[in-house]
Amino acid sequence: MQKKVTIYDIAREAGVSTATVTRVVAGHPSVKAATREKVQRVIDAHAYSPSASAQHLEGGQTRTLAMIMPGVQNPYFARIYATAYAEAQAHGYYVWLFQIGEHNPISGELVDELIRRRMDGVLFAGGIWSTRRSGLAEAVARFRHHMPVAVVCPPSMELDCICIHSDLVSCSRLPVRHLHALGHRRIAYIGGSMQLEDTSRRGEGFLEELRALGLADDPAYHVDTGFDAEGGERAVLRMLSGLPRKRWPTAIIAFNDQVALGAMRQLKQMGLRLPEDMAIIGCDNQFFCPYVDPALTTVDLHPEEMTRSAVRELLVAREGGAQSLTLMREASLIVRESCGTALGYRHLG
Amino acid sequence: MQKKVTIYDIAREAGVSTATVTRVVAGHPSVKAATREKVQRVIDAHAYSPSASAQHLEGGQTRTLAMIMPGVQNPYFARIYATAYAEAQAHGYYVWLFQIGEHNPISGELVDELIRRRMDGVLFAGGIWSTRRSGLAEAVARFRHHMPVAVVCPPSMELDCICIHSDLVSCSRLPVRHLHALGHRRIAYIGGSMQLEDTSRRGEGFLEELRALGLADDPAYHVDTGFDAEGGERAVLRMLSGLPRKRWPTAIIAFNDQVALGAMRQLKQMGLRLPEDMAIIGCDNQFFCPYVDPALTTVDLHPEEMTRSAVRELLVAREGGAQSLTLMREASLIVRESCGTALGYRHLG
DNA sequence: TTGTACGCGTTATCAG
DNA sequence: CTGATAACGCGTACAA
Repeated sequence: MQKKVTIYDIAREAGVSTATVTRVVAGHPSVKAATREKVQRVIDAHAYSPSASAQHLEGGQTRTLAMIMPGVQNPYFARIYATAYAEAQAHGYYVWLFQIGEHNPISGELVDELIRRRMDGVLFAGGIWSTRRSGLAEAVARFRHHMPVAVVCPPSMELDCICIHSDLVSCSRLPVRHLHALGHRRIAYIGGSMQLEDTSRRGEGFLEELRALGLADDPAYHVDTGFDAEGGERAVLRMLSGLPRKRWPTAIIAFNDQVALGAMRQLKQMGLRLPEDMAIIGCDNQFFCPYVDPALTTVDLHPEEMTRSAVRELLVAREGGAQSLTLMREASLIVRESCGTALGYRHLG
Repeated sequence: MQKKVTIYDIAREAGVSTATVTRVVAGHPSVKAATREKVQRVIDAHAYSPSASAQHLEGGQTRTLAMIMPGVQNPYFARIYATAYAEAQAHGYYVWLFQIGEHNPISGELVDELIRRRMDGVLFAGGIWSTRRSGLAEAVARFRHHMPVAVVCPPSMELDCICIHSDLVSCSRLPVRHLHALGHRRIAYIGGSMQLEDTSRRGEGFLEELRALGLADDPAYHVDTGFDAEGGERAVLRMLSGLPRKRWPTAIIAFNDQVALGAMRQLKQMGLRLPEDMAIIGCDNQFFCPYVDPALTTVDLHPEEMTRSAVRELLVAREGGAQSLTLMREASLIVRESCGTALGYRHLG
């Protein structure tokens, strides 16, 4: 590691002014070939590279978008990040990712830091459980003073920024209707968090849909045990062990595919056959869905599309476009094998 | 979005000097309470926040580590990134992630950019297939001129930096020995890339281990079809359809867990029972391993530990510690159900 | 306790 | 074609 070499060092050693060094670095045409070559040689010899901080100070942009999300270990968010990264790059921007975990509030320190670092925009991504996390609205308000803000999440609370929502109505309706059409009448919903203080919108939508179809919304059919595979295992164990066999649901809708994965394992361990004894539907259309046994029917929220829209709107907003707007993307049902492949009515006990 | 407000604006409006504003922002004690309050009010009113670029210019560090990797969509790398992020944060640093895809060379532009942005260190993470990617050695050399570099990867080529390697001997030996002990004699290796121009070290280690045990290393037992689940499906299809049934292997070692996932699906689709008709071992101990059917036996390279070491060594190097060293972490076999649960010899056809 | 003045590394403007 | 020089926003000696 060398000591810092500045444009002055280069200029002095090459016997030119700093202005000429800048011209050479920038590839400005009005430099005599001989001078250019001489300067370039000194630059190469010292591996000189201008400082982005100094350049930025002088009036440039950072060409950087900040992305705030729970974490990239969740494959759903990994897809969102990767999409944002690619889309931003296509426009000449970088994305800087900040992970805040699933339950922490957005710290004021992080907000400070991103403002200090003069990000060109902020993109927040969250699931149902995190859009109401404490501090979001305040953080958006503070950011908005300095840069445009976009949010990719389910509709949950009013946010004065670019909002790209997934449509929770179709997200709830699609799997319930699918199961109903296949003849299921006792449908359970597991995973997520239905606690009173943070009632899950997706859970609500699910209940509404059940009622609309005249089905029972037995509280015993709702178990909220979180967002991962282990939570899925616990949910099935807790739900079925508390119910006489004849009251068992015939189908389960899981909060997401990881929860479904855990549920399937537990169901098999209890000797149930899938999908004959229990149908199951996940959410997010993760890469492993086609590869589990049986292949998992799931809901796709189209996070990639939503993310691309968010990045684009953010960049448009930078150039004076709308700072505040709302877009909503419908969900799709991806039918595989976990509810039975036959699309007809089945005979259920 | 307001116009940029600088320390001068605050100073003027508060009727003090810029030095006093700095003192207030920094929480310096020697400021009269009345003055502090007056200045703070103006700061709040304008949502003033000092520019990190200007601060950095004045002599500070960026407190930022760059991380370069194929991409976070691969859950193996997502774990590495999340670990680095947490470890860096614990030391007061941020990590900025740069994705370069699985097959692209490291572009000189990216190297330029990170040097320009004055990162405090660079952490490169890659798999076997990417450590020899064109440009790595050159990139390391260029970075090393300006900042310390650490690499988390399998041992592959000599790199003059902080190298945290996984031990490929144990990575190959563990699964082969395990299968051999269970009585398997025809063992296949699928996935990855064994092409001549980029011979996979893990593939080599596997072959060496076979020979050491006096087993056949039939070329028909090696199919390189990439790194994802779909590649695993193709590998099984191609391998088994080209072989008479009695020459089929009795066990498969997959390049990674995703490949194993695809292989399992294809095997089931062909009517084979797992693990009775075919044993299978993956690699990386991904979150889904316990949840597939049968639960997947796999190899853990301990990427979290390696990453933590890399971050720590990077920070030590910044303070004058060793710029170049090599550490190697042994792998572990995680036994689950995909090779049969009984740990005894089996009778194989 | 507060203010002045300079340096940090770069680019842009204007003059030559 | 090239060179001086003034910003850019901030921290920090040093002086008051």
